[in-house]
Amino acid sequence: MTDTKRFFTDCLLTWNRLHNSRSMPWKGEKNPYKIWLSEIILQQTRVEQGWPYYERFITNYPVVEKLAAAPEEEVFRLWQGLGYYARCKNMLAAAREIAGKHKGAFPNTYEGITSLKGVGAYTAAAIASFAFNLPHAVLDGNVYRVLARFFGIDTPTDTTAGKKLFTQLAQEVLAKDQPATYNQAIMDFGAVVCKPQQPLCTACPLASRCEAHQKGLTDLVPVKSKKLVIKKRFFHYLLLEQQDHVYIRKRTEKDIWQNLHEFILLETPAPANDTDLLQSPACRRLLGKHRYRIVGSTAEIKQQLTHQTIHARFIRLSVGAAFPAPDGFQPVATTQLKKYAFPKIIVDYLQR
DNA sequence: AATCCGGGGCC
DNA sequence: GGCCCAGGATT
Repeated sequence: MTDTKRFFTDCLLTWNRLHNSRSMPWKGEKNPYKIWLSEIILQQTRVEQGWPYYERFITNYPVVEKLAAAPEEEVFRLWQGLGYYARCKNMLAAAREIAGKHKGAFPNTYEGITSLKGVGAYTAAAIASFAFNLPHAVLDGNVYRVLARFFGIDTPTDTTAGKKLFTQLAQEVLAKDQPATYNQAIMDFGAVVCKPQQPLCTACPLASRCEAHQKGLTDLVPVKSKKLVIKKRFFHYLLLEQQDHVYIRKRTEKDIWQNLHEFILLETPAPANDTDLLQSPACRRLLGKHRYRIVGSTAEIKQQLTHQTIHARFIRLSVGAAFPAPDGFQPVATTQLKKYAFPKIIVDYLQR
């Protein structure tokens, strides 16, 4: 370990001891179930956004057996609005694995932990260090940033070479005699001092030997190689209403919002009005020769996702009792809709 | 190795 | 509008 690396580690530990006042419900927690749950919720999610979800999950499922025994629909409903819904599916699978195969005992080795669904290198290191004090360095967005700036590394973080380089460096500067404290410290430091924008360099104990600060490069590192391509999609949701019921289905195809529910979806390559839509072959096929009445329709509602912008409209159609259920759809009483998980754009619509 | 997967907050 | 967030799975 070089002098610079030792300085880096010691500084972070000292900063943590003297100046870190960040508090979170799972901090200092030793229960691996609670640590695991918080880490799954926090993947690509801000602490402030994930916090209330964590509280709700722990209240509803205080032990892993409760989560494992919960109906999938109920768990998805609790997850609703948090995004990246594969996390929810994987979380439930892992809970059932732990409760069943491991009889409720959380795996206590890095290999055992990382074999759980939805648990990758970061989450495994977090659980291993926080719950079992094993010497594995976490590598998340905070750590990438702190390392890239202090050591002046411009290798893109989203490449194989970058991941390898940062993983090695992170493990090297880990305080192996106190991995839990150190891992917590570097992430808190990245969130509080070495922030993405407007880092607090004037109050930073590392600044005197920080490469990026010395060279005025804090805004240029860490480097990412690729830029996002965002495409537009135009969704038209038909609320087919039959008395006090409406038709919904679960999304199962390989696309966004898998395992969430939705109304009848007509997607067009460009914006379309009610008339165009209702005359379209897909819609004529759906409605057949049955009578319907347009109850109302909304203007476009926008939802920004990472890779897509969704432009959605909602059109209410009233049909008679003889109308047959569309393929794959089930009628649900409108009072029962709150039992199903929907994408945010639908939740927003329903709340009006 | 590249791409996909949500929603929210900040500038 | 662009970037980032206690990343991971899939192709």
